Amino acid sequence: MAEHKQLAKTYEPGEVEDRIYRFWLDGGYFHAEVNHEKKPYTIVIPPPNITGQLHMGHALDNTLQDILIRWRRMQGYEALWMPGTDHASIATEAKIVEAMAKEGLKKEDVGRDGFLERAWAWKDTYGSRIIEQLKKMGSSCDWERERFTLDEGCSKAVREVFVRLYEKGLIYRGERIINWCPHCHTSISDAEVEFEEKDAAFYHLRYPLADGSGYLELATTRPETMLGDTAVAVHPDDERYAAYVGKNVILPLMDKEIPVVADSYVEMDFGTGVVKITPAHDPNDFEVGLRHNLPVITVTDDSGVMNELAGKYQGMTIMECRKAIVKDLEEQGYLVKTEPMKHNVGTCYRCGTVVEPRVSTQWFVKMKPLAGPAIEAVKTGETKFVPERFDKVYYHWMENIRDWCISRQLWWGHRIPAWYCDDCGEVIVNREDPSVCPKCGSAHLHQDEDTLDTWFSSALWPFSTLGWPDKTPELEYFYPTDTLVTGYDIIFFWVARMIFSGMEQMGKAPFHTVFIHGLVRDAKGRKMSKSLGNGIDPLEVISRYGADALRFTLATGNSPGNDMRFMDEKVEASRNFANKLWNAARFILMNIGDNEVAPGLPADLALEDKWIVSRFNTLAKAVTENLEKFELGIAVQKLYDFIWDNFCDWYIELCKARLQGDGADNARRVLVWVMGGMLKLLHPFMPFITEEIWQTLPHEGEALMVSAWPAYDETLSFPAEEKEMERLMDAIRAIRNRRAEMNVPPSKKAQVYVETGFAGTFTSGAAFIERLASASEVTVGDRFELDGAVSIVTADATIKIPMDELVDKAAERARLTKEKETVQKQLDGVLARLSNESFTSKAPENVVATARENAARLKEKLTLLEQSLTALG
RNA sequence: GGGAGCAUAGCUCAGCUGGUAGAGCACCUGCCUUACAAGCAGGGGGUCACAGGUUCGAGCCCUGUUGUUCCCACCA
Repeated sequence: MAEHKQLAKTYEPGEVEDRIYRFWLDGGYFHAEVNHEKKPYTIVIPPPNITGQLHMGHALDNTLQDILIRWRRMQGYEALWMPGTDHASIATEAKIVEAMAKEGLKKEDVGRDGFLERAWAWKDTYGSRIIEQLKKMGSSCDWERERFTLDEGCSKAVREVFVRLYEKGLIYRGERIINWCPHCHTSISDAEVEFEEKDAAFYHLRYPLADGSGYLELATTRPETMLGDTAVAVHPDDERYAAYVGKNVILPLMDKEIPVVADSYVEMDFGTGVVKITPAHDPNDFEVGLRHNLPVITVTDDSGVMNELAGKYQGMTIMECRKAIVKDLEEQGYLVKTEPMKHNVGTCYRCGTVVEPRVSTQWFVKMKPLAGPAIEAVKTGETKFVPERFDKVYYHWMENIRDWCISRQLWWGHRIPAWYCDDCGEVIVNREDPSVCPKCGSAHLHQDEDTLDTWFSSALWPFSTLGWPDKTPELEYFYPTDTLVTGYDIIFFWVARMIFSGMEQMGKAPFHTVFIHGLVRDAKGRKMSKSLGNGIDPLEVISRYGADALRFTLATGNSPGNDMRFMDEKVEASRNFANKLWNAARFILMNIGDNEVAPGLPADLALEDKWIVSRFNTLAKAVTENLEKFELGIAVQKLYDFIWDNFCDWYIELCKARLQGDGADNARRVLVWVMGGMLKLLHPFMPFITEEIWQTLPHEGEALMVSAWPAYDETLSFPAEEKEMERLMDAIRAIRNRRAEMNVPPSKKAQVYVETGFAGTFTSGAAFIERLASASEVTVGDRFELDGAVSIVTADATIKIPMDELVDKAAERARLTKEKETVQKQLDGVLARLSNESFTSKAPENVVATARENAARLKEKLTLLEQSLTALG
C-alpha cells in the first residue's frame, strides 16, 4: 500500500524542478541508443553560441523541440535530441578581443597561439553556461552525446568536406570583391550583410572631357571612392552620350585620364545616365571592370582608412575623406549639386558597422552545382517546410545564390586546410598536414592564415554530430533526422546550408521537416534587443512562475511561422493553470486517503464516468493529430479546455457526492485514470509538474516521461452517454443562469420540477441538479401545475421552480416573450435554409441532417416556451 | 523593384480541409460551495479592415483597395 504524501496548497515550481530534473537524469531517460527494435526519432539542436545567454528565442525554440521529442519518446520512438554548442567564430573572437582590450592587449600582442589559448579558456568558462540554462527549461537532450562545432569529430568532418569540395572543384580561391567589415577586420558572406535604409546625399559631379570639349555630369552617393575610379560608364544605347564613348575624361582632384566605356549595366533614366566606375569598391563596378579590363585601385585599408593611393587624403576615415573631397570638389567647381536621397547601406550583422565592398583574395564555395540537389530535396518533398510558404523563400534564395565566401580573417575557428609552397607556389589541400611540397619537394610550406566561416561547420551538424565521416551505427540509424526546429531568421544562414551539405555529402537531405517558428517580441510587439534593453530573461520568468508556466506560455498561441508577443499576463495565466492542475491532484489525493486504488477503469462506469472517459478519448486523438501536424498551439488549447472545464469544473464536481458514499471506489479509480491520461498528454508541454503529480498519485511504471502516450480506444467511446450527460449539464447551466439573473444566493435552495421526455436521465441525474444547481429536491414528471413558478426551458426539458416571493409575473412574462422571439428567429433562419431546395440538394447529408435536428429542437423549445407563457396566465 | 505575413470582442491572440464566431486578460453581478480567491457561478461586448466575386452557404476560397510588419534585390 503506497503511502501518498500530502501536496502543498499551491504549486511551488522552484522546489520541484531541480529535483525532478535530477531524477530524470539519474534514470537515464534522455539517453538514446541505436535500437533496431524501435523506430528512431531525431532532432538536432540548433547549437547555441558559446558566448550566448539564454534568451526568449532559445526558450521558444527549445520548448518546441522538447515538446516534440518528449511526445515521440512516449509514443515509443527511440527519441534522440542531439545537443551541442557552436564556437561562433566571429562573435566569440569579438568578445575575446573586447576582453583583451580591457587589459590593454591586442590580438597581435599575444599571437595566434596565445589568442587561441584564451579562446579555449573562454569556451571552458562560458560554454557550459547556456547548457545549464537549457536544462532549467526542462530540455530532455541526450547530454551524453553533447558536441561542439570545434571538437575533434566536427573538425574532422569539416576538413573532410573541405578537401572533398576542393577536389571536386567546388571550393576555389580567388581574388573577388567581397564584403569587408572594417570593425571585425574580416570578410563576411552575402548572408551576413544586413541592409538598412539610411538618409544619404546624392552628389552630382562633373568630370571634364580630356579633349576640352566639355564635361560629363554623373551622380554618386560615395564621392570618396572617386579616388579609385578607373572609368566612367554610359549605356550603349544612350544617344546622349554615344559620341563620348571611347574618349577620356579627367578624374578631378587626381588629375588623371580615365576612359568612357559603354556598358548595359547603366540605367539610362536614373541619375544622369553616367556612372563613375570604381572596381575596387563596388560589386557592380567590379563586374564592369572585368568586362572592360579596367585596373582595380583600392584606396582604403582594412580598417576603413584611406591608404597611400588616396594621396593627400591618406589617413582619413572614409567619412572624413568624403567631407574633404566634397569640399574640394565644390571649391574647384566640380560639384554641381547635392540632393538628399534614401539609400540602402550594407552593415555587418554582428557589429552593425557599415560594410565596405573590397577586392581581396578569399576562398569560395561554388554554389550552383550544390544548389540544384538542394532545391530538388524540397521540390520532391524529401524535406518539407512547416508552414509551407517558407519553401518559396528558400527556392528564391537557392535559385539566385552566389558563391559563398567562406574564408575569414579570424583566428578562432577551423583553420583552412591549405598550404602554400614558398618555393614553387603550389597550393596543397589535404586531409593530412603536408610536410613537403608534392610538386617540388620543398619543405618550405606555410598554412593559410584564415579560418572558415562559422556556418561552414554548422552546415554539417546533422551528420558530423552522428560521427561522420566515419560510418558509425548512429549515423546509419539516426540519419536523416526527423525535424529541425528553428526561426525563420536563420533559414539562409543555416537551414539552406545544411540541406545542400547533406545532399552533397550524404546523398540525403538532413531532415524530413523544417518546423519554422517566429520571433518572440516584447509586449509592445517590438523585437527584443540588447540595444533597446527590452529583452525578457527567461530564467527570471522561470524563477517567478516556473519553467512549466514559461513553456506553456510559449506553446500557447504559437502558430507556425508567426511572431508572438510575450506578456507577463500570459505567463500568469499559465501559472494559474498549473496551479489548477495541482489542486485537482490534491483533491484526488485527499479523496484517496488510505484507500487502495486499483489500476485501470472499473467495469461498471456511471454516466458521468462514461462522459469524461469518452471526452478524454476524443481529446487524446485530437491532441495527437494536432501534434502530428505541428499545431502545438491548438493541441495545448484543447488540453487547457479539457482539464479546466471538463475535468475540474464538471467531472470533479459531479464526483463529489459519490465520493462520500458507495460509489467512492469506482469514482477514485476513474479520477486517477483520467488524471493519469491528462498528465501524459500534458507532459510534453509541462514536464515538471506533470511528473511530480504522477509520482505522487498511484501509478505504474518508473516515470511519467517514459510512460506510454494515450492512444485512441474505440471501446472508450460513448457518444450516447455524452449526449445524455450534456442534457443534464444544459439543465444545470440554465437553472444557474436564471438564479443568477434573479440574484438568488446559492445558500437559498429551491424545489425543482422537471417536465421532460427524458425522465430516466433526469431522475438518475437528480443528485447532480441538487448539488450543482442549488436544488433542495428534484421532482421529475410529465407536467406540473404550479402557481407562480419560474419556468426555465431547455431543449429537452421545462424546469419549474416555485419561488413565489421572487416571481415578478410581468418580468417573467417579458423574459419568456423575449426568449421566444430569439428562438423564433433562430428557427426561422434554419427553416429558411431547409426550405431552400438548392441547400437540401447540394449540401452534404450530415449538414442537412444537423439542420433538421436543430429545427426540431427549436420547435420543441418554442412549444415549451409557449406552454410556460400560458401557464403564467 | 519583387515576394510574404498580418488586419477577428477594450487588449493579446486562436479559429485545422468553407456549414450561422472562440479563449485568456480586462469589465459587470453574485459567491470564502469541505481541491484551488492563482478560485467558483453568471453576464455584457464582435457589420471577422474595405469593395466586389465564386458558392445552397465565406472570417476561411478568388480579384481588387487600404493599413501594417517583414524578407529578398547591385539603380550608382
